[in-house]
Amino acid sequence: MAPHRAEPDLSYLLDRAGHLLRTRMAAALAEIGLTARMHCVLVHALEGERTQIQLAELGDIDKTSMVVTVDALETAGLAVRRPSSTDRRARIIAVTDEGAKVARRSQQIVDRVHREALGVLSERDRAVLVRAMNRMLTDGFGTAPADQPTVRRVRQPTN
Amino acid sequence: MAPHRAEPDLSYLLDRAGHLLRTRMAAALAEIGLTARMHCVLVHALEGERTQIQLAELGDIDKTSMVVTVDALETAGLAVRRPSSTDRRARIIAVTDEGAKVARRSQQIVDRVHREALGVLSERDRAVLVRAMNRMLTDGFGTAPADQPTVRRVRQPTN
DNA sequence: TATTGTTATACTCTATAACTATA
DNA sequence: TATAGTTATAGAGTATAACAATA
Repeated sequence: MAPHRAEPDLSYLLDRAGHLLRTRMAAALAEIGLTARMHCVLVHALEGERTQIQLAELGDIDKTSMVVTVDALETAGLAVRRPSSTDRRARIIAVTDEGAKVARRSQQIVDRVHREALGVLSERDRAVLVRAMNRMLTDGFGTAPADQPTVRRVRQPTN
Repeated sequence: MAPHRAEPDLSYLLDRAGHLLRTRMAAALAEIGLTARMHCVLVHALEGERTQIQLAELGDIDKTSMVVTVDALETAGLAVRRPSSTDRRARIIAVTDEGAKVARRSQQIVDRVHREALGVLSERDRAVLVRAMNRMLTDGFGTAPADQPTVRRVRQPTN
Protein backbone atom coordinates (compact mmCIF):
# COMPACT_ATOMS: atom_id res chain seq x y z
CA MET A 1 0.00 0.00 0.00
CA ALA A 2 1.39 3.38 -0.95
CA PRO A 3 1.51 6.50 1.26
CA HIS A 4 -1.72 8.46 1.23
CA ARG A 5 -0.45 11.87 2.33
CA ALA A 6 2.43 13.88 3.68
CA GLU A 7 2.18 12.31 7.15
CA PRO A 8 4.50 9.36 7.71
CA ASP A 9 2.65 6.23 6.64
CA LEU A 10 3.88 3.81 9.26
CA SER A 11 1.85 0.96 7.77
CA TYR A 12 3.59 1.33 4.46
CA LEU A 13 7.05 1.56 6.02
CA LEU A 14 6.59 -1.52 8.20
CA ASP A 15 4.86 -3.63 5.55
CA ARG A 16 7.37 -2.87 2.85
CA ALA A 17 10.46 -3.21 5.02
CA GLY A 18 9.09 -6.40 6.58
CA HIS A 19 8.30 -7.87 3.19
CA LEU A 20 11.68 -7.04 1.69
CA LEU A 21 13.59 -8.35 4.68
CA ARG A 22 11.53 -11.54 4.82
CA THR A 23 12.10 -12.15 1.12
CA ARG A 24 15.84 -11.58 1.36
CA MET A 25 16.12 -13.70 4.47
CA ALA A 26 14.20 -16.56 2.88
CA ALA A 27 16.43 -16.44 -0.20
CA ALA A 28 19.62 -16.30 1.86
CA LEU A 29 18.61 -19.20 4.12
CA ALA A 30 17.35 -21.22 1.16
CA GLU A 31 20.94 -21.40 -0.09
CA ILE A 32 21.71 -23.81 2.74
CA GLY A 33 18.32 -25.52 2.54
CA LEU A 34 16.66 -23.83 5.51
CA THR A 35 13.48 -21.88 6.03
CA ALA A 36 13.32 -19.12 8.64
CA ARG A 37 11.29 -21.43 10.84
CA MET A 38 13.77 -24.25 10.59
CA HIS A 39 16.53 -21.85 11.58
CA CYS A 40 14.48 -20.57 14.50
CA VAL A 41 13.70 -24.05 15.83
CA LEU A 42 17.26 -25.23 15.30
CA VAL A 43 18.73 -22.34 17.29
CA HIS A 44 16.30 -22.70 20.18
CA ALA A 45 16.73 -26.46 20.26
CA LEU A 46 20.47 -25.97 20.55
CA GLU A 47 20.09 -23.86 23.66
CA GLY A 48 18.81 -26.75 25.74
CA GLU A 49 16.52 -29.75 25.98
CA ARG A 50 13.23 -28.56 24.56
CA THR A 51 10.04 -30.37 23.62
CA GLN A 52 8.10 -29.54 20.47
CA ILE A 53 5.53 -27.61 22.47
CA GLN A 54 8.21 -25.54 24.17
CA LEU A 55 9.86 -24.80 20.83
CA ALA A 56 6.50 -23.89 19.34
CA GLU A 57 5.91 -21.34 22.09
CA LEU A 58 9.40 -19.89 21.79
CA GLY A 59 8.99 -19.34 18.07
CA ASP A 60 5.31 -18.43 18.17
CA ILE A 61 4.53 -21.32 15.86
CA ASP A 62 1.40 -23.46 15.89
CA LYS A 63 2.01 -26.97 17.18
CA THR A 64 0.71 -28.45 13.93
CA SER A 65 3.13 -26.32 11.92
CA MET A 66 5.84 -27.43 14.31
CA VAL A 67 5.23 -31.03 13.25
CA VAL A 68 5.95 -30.05 9.65
CA THR A 69 9.04 -28.06 10.62
CA VAL A 70 10.50 -30.87 12.72
CA ASP A 71 9.73 -33.34 9.94
CA ALA A 72 11.78 -31.15 7.59
CA LEU A 73 14.66 -30.94 10.07
CA GLU A 74 14.66 -34.72 10.50
CA THR A 75 14.53 -35.36 6.77
CA ALA A 76 17.48 -33.01 6.33
CA GLY A 77 19.36 -34.86 9.06
CA LEU A 78 19.68 -31.77 11.23
CA ALA A 79 17.64 -32.90 14.23
CA VAL A 80 15.98 -35.99 15.65
CA ARG A 81 12.98 -36.55 17.88
CA ARG A 82 13.87 -38.48 20.98
CA PRO A 83 11.53 -39.49 23.77
CA SER A 84 11.61 -37.35 26.88
CA SER A 85 12.91 -39.21 29.88
CA THR A 86 10.36 -37.58 32.18
CA ASP A 87 7.21 -37.46 30.02
CA ARG A 88 6.49 -40.30 27.67
CA ARG A 89 4.11 -38.14 25.64
CA ALA A 90 6.72 -35.55 24.83
CA ARG A 91 9.59 -35.55 22.32
CA ILE A 92 12.85 -33.73 22.85
CA ILE A 93 14.22 -32.18 19.67
CA ALA A 94 17.89 -33.07 19.64
CA VAL A 95 20.13 -31.27 17.16
CA THR A 96 22.61 -33.49 15.31
CA ASP A 97 26.27 -32.58 14.82
CA GLU A 98 25.45 -31.62 11.25
CA GLY A 99 22.50 -29.59 12.58
CA ALA A 100 24.76 -27.69 14.95
CA LYS A 101 27.11 -26.86 12.09
CA VAL A 102 24.24 -25.68 9.91
CA ALA A 103 22.83 -23.60 12.79
CA ARG A 104 26.12 -21.73 13.10
CA ARG A 105 26.10 -20.98 9.40
CA SER A 106 22.45 -19.97 9.37
CA GLN A 107 22.97 -17.63 12.31
CA GLN A 108 25.80 -16.00 10.40
CA ILE A 109 23.50 -15.60 7.41
CA VAL A 110 20.76 -14.05 9.56
CA ASP A 111 23.23 -11.65 11.15
CA ARG A 112 24.68 -10.74 7.78
CA VAL A 113 21.28 -9.94 6.24
CA HIS A 114 20.40 -7.81 9.27
CA ARG A 115 23.75 -6.04 9.07
CA GLU A 116 23.26 -5.33 5.38
CA ALA A 117 19.89 -3.72 6.03
CA LEU A 118 20.99 -1.75 9.08
CA GLY A 119 24.39 -0.98 7.64
CA VAL A 120 23.12 1.90 5.54
CA LEU A 121 22.36 3.80 8.76
CA SER A 122 24.74 5.70 10.95
CA GLU A 123 25.51 4.06 14.26
CA ARG A 124 23.42 6.67 16.06
CA ASP A 125 20.42 6.26 13.78
CA ARG A 126 20.66 2.50 14.12
CA ALA A 127 20.58 2.77 17.90
CA VAL A 128 17.62 5.15 17.80
CA LEU A 129 15.76 2.92 15.35
CA VAL A 130 16.13 -0.19 17.47
CA ARG A 131 15.24 1.64 20.65
CA ALA A 132 12.24 3.32 19.05
CA MET A 133 10.93 0.07 17.59
CA ASN A 134 11.23 -1.63 20.95
CA ARG A 135 9.46 1.28 22.57
CA MET A 136 6.60 1.07 20.08
CA LEU A 137 6.23 -2.65 20.69
CA THR A 138 6.10 -2.10 24.42
CA ASP A 139 3.83 0.93 24.62
CA GLY A 140 2.63 1.87 21.16
CA PHE A 141 -0.11 -0.66 20.64
CA GLY A 142 -1.96 -0.49 23.93
CA THR A 143 -2.83 -3.71 25.68
CA ALA A 144 -5.95 -4.26 23.65
CA PRO A 145 -6.67 -7.43 21.67
CA ALA A 146 -3.24 -8.86 22.39
CA ASP A 147 -3.97 -12.51 21.84
CA GLN A 148 -6.65 -12.32 19.17
CA PRO A 149 -4.71 -12.37 15.93
CA THR A 150 -7.02 -13.06 12.99
CA VAL A 151 -10.71 -13.56 13.55
CA ARG A 152 -12.00 -16.50 11.62
CA ARG A 153 -15.36 -18.04 11.14
CA VAL A 154 -15.94 -21.06 13.36
CA ARG A 155 -15.43 -24.20 11.42
CA GLN A 156 -18.30 -26.60 10.82
CA PRO A 157 -17.94 -29.96 12.59
CA THR A 158 -17.17 -32.82 10.22
CA ASN A 159 -20.73 -34.01 10.42
CA MET B 1 10.17 -15.27 15.83
CA ALA B 2 12.03 -14.32 18.99
CA PRO B 3 15.48 -12.72 19.15
CA HIS B 4 18.32 -15.19 18.95
CA ARG B 5 21.10 -13.18 20.55
CA ALA B 6 22.21 -9.83 21.85
CA GLU B 7 22.36 -8.27 18.37
CA PRO B 8 19.25 -6.37 17.33
CA ASP B 9 16.91 -8.82 15.65
CA LEU B 10 15.51 -6.63 12.91
CA SER B 11 13.32 -9.46 11.59
CA TYR B 12 11.59 -9.79 14.92
CA LEU B 13 11.10 -6.04 15.32
CA LEU B 14 9.63 -5.57 11.86
CA ASP B 15 7.46 -8.70 11.92
CA ARG B 16 6.02 -8.02 15.32
CA ALA B 17 5.43 -4.30 14.82
CA GLY B 18 3.94 -4.94 11.39
CA HIS B 19 1.66 -7.63 12.73
CA LEU B 20 0.42 -5.55 15.65
CA LEU B 21 -0.15 -2.48 13.53
CA ARG B 22 -1.95 -4.48 10.84
CA THR B 23 -4.19 -6.11 13.42
CA ARG B 24 -5.07 -2.81 15.07
CA MET B 25 -5.63 -1.11 11.75
CA ALA B 26 -7.91 -3.90 10.55
CA ALA B 27 -9.94 -3.73 13.77
CA ALA B 28 -10.22 0.06 13.65
CA LEU B 29 -11.29 0.14 9.98
CA ALA B 30 -13.70 -2.78 10.49
CA GLU B 31 -15.73 -0.51 12.77
CA ILE B 32 -16.85 1.40 9.70
CA GLY B 33 -17.04 -1.70 7.52
CA LEU B 34 -13.79 -1.26 5.62
CA THR B 35 -10.73 -3.37 5.01
CA ALA B 36 -7.32 -1.76 4.59
CA ARG B 37 -7.52 -2.50 0.89
CA MET B 38 -10.94 -0.89 0.51
CA HIS B 39 -9.59 2.21 2.24
CA CYS B 40 -6.55 2.26 -0.01
CA VAL B 41 -8.58 1.94 -3.21
CA LEU B 42 -11.15 4.48 -2.03
CA VAL B 43 -8.52 7.11 -1.28
CA HIS B 44 -6.70 6.65 -4.56
CA ALA B 45 -9.93 6.62 -6.54
CA LEU B 46 -10.87 9.95 -4.95
CA GLU B 47 -7.70 11.58 -6.20
CA GLY B 48 -8.73 11.36 -9.82
CA GLU B 49 -10.24 9.24 -12.59
CA ARG B 50 -8.57 5.87 -12.24
CA THR B 51 -9.19 2.51 -13.86
CA GLN B 52 -9.06 -0.73 -11.92
CA ILE B 53 -5.65 -1.55 -13.35
CA GLN B 54 -4.28 1.84 -12.36
CA LEU B 55 -5.66 1.45 -8.84
CA ALA B 56 -4.22 -2.05 -8.65
CA GLU B 57 -0.76 -0.73 -9.48
CA LEU B 58 -1.04 2.15 -7.02
CA GLY B 59 -1.96 -0.17 -4.18
CA ASP B 60 0.28 -3.06 -5.27
CA ILE B 61 -2.75 -5.31 -5.51
CA ASP B 62 -3.29 -8.10 -8.02
CA LYS B 63 -5.92 -7.29 -10.64
CA THR B 64 -7.94 -10.33 -9.60
CA SER B 65 -7.94 -9.20 -5.98
CA MET B 66 -8.95 -5.76 -7.19
CA VAL B 67 -12.13 -7.27 -8.65
CA VAL B 68 -13.07 -8.55 -5.19
CA THR B 69 -12.22 -5.23 -3.53
CA VAL B 70 -14.24 -3.19 -6.01
CA ASP B 71 -17.14 -5.64 -5.65
CA ALA B 72 -17.09 -4.98 -1.91
CA LEU B 73 -17.00 -1.21 -2.42
CA GLU B 74 -19.94 -1.41 -4.82
CA THR B 75 -21.96 -3.64 -2.50
CA ALA B 76 -21.34 -1.16 0.31
CA GLY B 77 -22.49 1.68 -1.93
CA LEU B 78 -19.15 3.48 -1.67
CA ALA B 79 -18.09 3.32 -5.31
CA VAL B 80 -19.41 2.37 -8.73
CA ARG B 81 -17.81 1.06 -11.88
CA ARG B 82 -18.49 3.29 -14.84
CA PRO B 83 -17.26 2.77 -18.39
CA SER B 84 -14.26 4.81 -19.44
CA SER B 85 -15.08 7.33 -22.13
CA THR B 86 -11.81 6.64 -23.93
CA ASP B 87 -11.40 2.87 -23.60
CA ARG B 88 -14.44 0.66 -23.74
CA ARG B 89 -12.56 -2.21 -22.05
CA ALA B 90 -11.72 -0.18 -18.96
CA ARG B 91 -13.86 0.82 -15.96
CA ILE B 92 -13.38 4.02 -14.00
CA ILE B 93 -13.93 3.55 -10.27
CA ALA B 94 -16.11 6.48 -9.24
CA VAL B 95 -16.49 7.17 -5.53
CA THR B 96 -20.05 7.96 -4.40
CA ASP B 97 -20.91 10.83 -2.04
CA GLU B 98 -21.25 8.28 0.74
CA GLY B 99 -17.91 6.82 -0.31
CA ALA B 100 -16.23 10.20 -0.06
CA LYS B 101 -17.63 10.67 3.43
CA VAL B 102 -16.42 7.24 4.50
CA ALA B 103 -12.99 7.90 2.97
CA ARG B 104 -12.60 11.02 5.10
CA ARG B 105 -13.47 9.04 8.21
CA SER B 106 -11.24 6.11 7.30
CA GLN B 107 -8.31 8.43 6.66
CA GLN B 108 -8.85 9.91 10.11
CA ILE B 109 -8.86 6.40 11.57
CA VAL B 110 -5.64 5.50 9.76
CA ASP B 111 -3.95 8.69 10.92
CA ARG B 112 -5.14 8.12 14.47
CA VAL B 113 -3.79 4.57 14.64
CA HIS B 114 -0.47 5.75 13.27
CA ARG B 115 -0.38 8.63 15.74
CA GLU B 116 -1.12 6.26 18.62
CA ALA B 117 1.78 4.02 17.67
CA LEU B 118 4.25 6.82 16.97
CA GLY B 119 2.96 8.92 19.84
CA VAL B 120 4.99 7.04 22.42
CA LEU B 121 8.15 8.37 20.82
CA SER B 122 9.72 11.79 21.23
CA GLU B 123 9.43 14.02 18.22
CA ARG B 124 13.12 13.57 17.49
CA ASP B 125 13.01 9.79 17.72
CA ARG B 126 9.96 9.77 15.50
CA ALA B 127 11.76 11.80 12.86
CA VAL B 128 14.81 9.56 13.04
CA LEU B 129 12.67 6.42 12.85
CA VAL B 130 10.82 7.56 9.74
CA ARG B 131 13.97 8.78 8.06
CA ALA B 132 15.88 5.61 8.94
CA MET B 133 13.10 3.35 7.68
CA ASN B 134 12.94 5.25 4.41
CA ARG B 135 16.69 5.01 4.11
CA MET B 136 16.60 1.26 4.64
CA LEU B 137 13.91 0.87 1.99
CA THR B 138 15.94 2.89 -0.47
CA ASP B 139 19.40 1.48 0.12
CA GLY B 140 19.21 -1.32 2.67
CA PHE B 141 17.98 -4.16 0.53
CA GLY B 142 20.19 -3.87 -2.48
CA THR B 143 18.68 -3.99 -5.93
CA ALA B 144 18.61 -7.74 -6.06
CA PRO B 145 15.44 -9.77 -6.62
CA ALA B 146 13.26 -6.67 -6.53
CA ASP B 147 10.26 -7.95 -8.41
CA GLN B 148 10.38 -11.62 -7.51
CA PRO B 149 8.32 -11.88 -4.31
CA THR B 150 7.41 -15.49 -3.59
CA VAL B 151 8.60 -18.28 -5.83
CA ARG B 152 5.88 -20.73 -6.58
CA ARG B 153 5.72 -23.94 -8.47
CA VAL B 154 4.32 -23.50 -11.95
CA ARG B 155 0.73 -24.50 -12.07
CA GLN B 156 -0.42 -27.47 -14.15
CA PRO B 157 -2.64 -26.52 -17.10
CA THR B 158 -6.28 -27.49 -16.59
CA ASN B 159 -5.89 -30.30 -19.04
C1' DT C 1 -9.88 -34.62 32.90
C1' DA C 2 -5.95 -32.41 30.61
C1' DT C 3 -1.86 -32.44 27.63
C1' DT C 4 1.68 -33.99 23.78
C1' DG C 5 2.11 -34.99 19.37
C1' DT C 6 -0.17 -36.48 15.13
C1' DT C 7 -3.26 -36.61 11.11
C1' DA C 8 -6.81 -34.88 8.34
C1' DT C 9 -9.10 -31.26 6.62
C1' DA C 10 -11.23 -26.65 6.17
C1' DC C 11 -10.42 -21.73 5.65
C1' DT C 12 -8.24 -17.62 3.74
C1' DC C 13 -5.26 -15.47 0.63
C1' DT C 14 -3.25 -14.92 -3.41
C1' DA C 15 -1.60 -16.29 -8.01
C1' DT C 16 -2.27 -18.64 -12.37
C1' DA C 17 -4.95 -19.75 -16.41
C1' DA C 18 -8.36 -19.03 -19.52
C1' DC C 19 -11.92 -16.29 -21.34
C1' DT C 20 -14.65 -12.04 -23.37
C1' DA C 21 -14.60 -7.64 -25.13
C1' DT C 22 -12.25 -4.49 -26.83
C1' DA C 23 -7.67 -1.95 -28.55
C1' DT D 1 -1.29 -9.24 -31.19
C1' DA D 2 -1.97 -7.13 -26.69
C1' DT D 3 -4.71 -5.30 -22.80
C1' DA D 4 -8.88 -4.55 -19.17
C1' DG D 5 -11.70 -6.96 -16.55
C1' DT D 6 -13.79 -11.29 -15.14
C1' DT D 7 -14.29 -16.06 -13.54
C1' DA D 8 -12.68 -20.35 -11.88
C1' DT D 9 -9.54 -22.74 -9.47
C1' DA D 10 -4.95 -24.31 -7.88
C1' DG D 11 -1.24 -23.65 -4.44
C1' DA D 12 0.57 -22.27 -0.01
C1' DG D 13 0.05 -21.35 4.59
C1' DT D 14 -2.20 -21.95 8.67
C1' DA D 15 -5.91 -22.99 11.99
C1' DT D 16 -9.40 -26.18 13.72
C1' DA D 17 -11.03 -30.79 15.05
C1' DA D 18 -10.46 -35.22 16.41
C1' DC D 19 -7.61 -38.83 17.96
C1' DA D 20 -4.07 -41.99 20.50
C1' DA D 21 -0.99 -42.26 24.11
C1' DT D 22 0.07 -40.71 28.40
C1' DA D 23 -0.19 -37.54 32.57
